[in-house]
Amino acid sequence: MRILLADDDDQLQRALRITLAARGYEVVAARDGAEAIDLAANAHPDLILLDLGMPKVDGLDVIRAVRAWSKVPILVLSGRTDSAEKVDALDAGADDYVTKPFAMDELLARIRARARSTSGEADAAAYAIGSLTVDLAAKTIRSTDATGHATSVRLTPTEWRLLELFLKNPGKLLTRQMLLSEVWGPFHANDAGYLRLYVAQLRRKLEPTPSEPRFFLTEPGMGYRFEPGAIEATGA
Amino acid sequence: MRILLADDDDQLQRALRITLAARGYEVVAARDGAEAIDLAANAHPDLILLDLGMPKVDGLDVIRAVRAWSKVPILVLSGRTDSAEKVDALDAGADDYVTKPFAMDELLARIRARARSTSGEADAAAYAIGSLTVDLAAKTIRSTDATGHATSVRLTPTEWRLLELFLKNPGKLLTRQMLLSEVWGPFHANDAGYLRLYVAQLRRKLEPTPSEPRFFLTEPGMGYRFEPGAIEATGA
DNA sequence: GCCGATCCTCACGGACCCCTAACGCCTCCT
DNA sequence: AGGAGGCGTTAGGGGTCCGTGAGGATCGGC
Repeated sequence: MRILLADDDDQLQRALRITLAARGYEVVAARDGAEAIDLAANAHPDLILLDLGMPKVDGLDVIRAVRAWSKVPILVLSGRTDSAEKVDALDAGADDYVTKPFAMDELLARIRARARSTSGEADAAAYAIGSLTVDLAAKTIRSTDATGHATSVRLTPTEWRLLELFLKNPGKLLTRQMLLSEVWGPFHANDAGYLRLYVAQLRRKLEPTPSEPRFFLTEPGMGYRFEPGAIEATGA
Repeated sequence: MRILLADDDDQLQRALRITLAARGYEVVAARDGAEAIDLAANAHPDLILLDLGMPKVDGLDVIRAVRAWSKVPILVLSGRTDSAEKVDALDAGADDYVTKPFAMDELLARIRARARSTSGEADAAAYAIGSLTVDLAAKTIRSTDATGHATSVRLTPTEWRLLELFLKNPGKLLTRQMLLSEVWGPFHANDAGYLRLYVAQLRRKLEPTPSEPRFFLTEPGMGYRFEPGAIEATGA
């Protein structure tokens, strides 16, 4: 669980960083709006804690910029208490709004509530790719072949992000745009070369016969598709 | 958008009901915890506005009961401002917590935020062409024949664009001009040859008997028509 | 400061999709 | 009945996209 902490108040940022780290969260810090947008795109946070009163880019614009490509939960912190600002932030795409000063345990509870709503995909589920068993939470892949010989497959972080998208959308077509935005950030939506490379890596590591993919299928001109079961293709 | 309003305060309930109805929400009201649980199960609300201080069943138990089977957003209203109660409600499964008295426009904004987070799901509109099932979002066409053997049909990007137009205009006549400009752009409105080719492709891949089209019908001199159901031709 | 792993760049061969062209059949008009 | 136009079908070429390999750049750990 990675949290992007965007706040220009040194004291508050240090306090939050310590508290969040103690709860097991990984914290990435930004000091202004531009940095917040950049890190939201490249650091892959699972939640964003955003102070509205930061320099360089207005807080509302940060929300709108992030919402243009991502659905990551955004929790706004602000010293302003007037409801007009709350309404603007929420309607721009924020998911929650907490006014300073706030009780730390309430903030943590609201973070848990937001985290709960996104991880609802039953993460304990084990996915199967042929004879391989994938555990997304533990980041492990084990093989249970006939010999009882247990072998494990190692994936790099980028490969995991890509595989996660495939596993969570079984049978669905994933366009190049969607895959590139999710894995490499919205500013690399045209670098199709990345995809070719990493899909090839996944196939080499996970497909029984990498040259004849059974699970990671190419849809020419559109994108890729993860096909968990065996389905015969008809129609020529 | 249906909202379950669970509050035992007559005055507040009336005010909220009027305000919500004016915004286009459908309101279902409950006066105590037991009724709230019952309506949450049977009225299928899209969001629950829950007052914690209701008789019969404790508010926290209402949250836990609903969360036992449903992920519907729960927005808690409460007069208590101590953070311990907020933490308990949020950790029990509530998605947001507003303390009374509150600004009405803020509450409405928070309702919109919660509604936004759930609206994206379950839009897998499935179309049927004979024994085939088409999912436009996932770009899949599946058929389960009598043997239970699952087969899939693959379409090219251009074929998908054309099929999408047909499916979204069932029974309606689509002129060549309209089809050509939608699929190939307004500069190819005269290249009728494209259409002949790709309609033939769709028929070959989707029609049970391509030489005798049942779904993709030709309207001579005008264009094509997609007929979803089995229609008996009457009249001379 | 060295080393390994990971990520990205670049180029080439091949597959697939889209479009062009031509031919046979049908319907409608004259 | 003859001719014309529209529609369906087939085959083939050009161009774009995809797969693959090697090599350099960058980051973190020891």
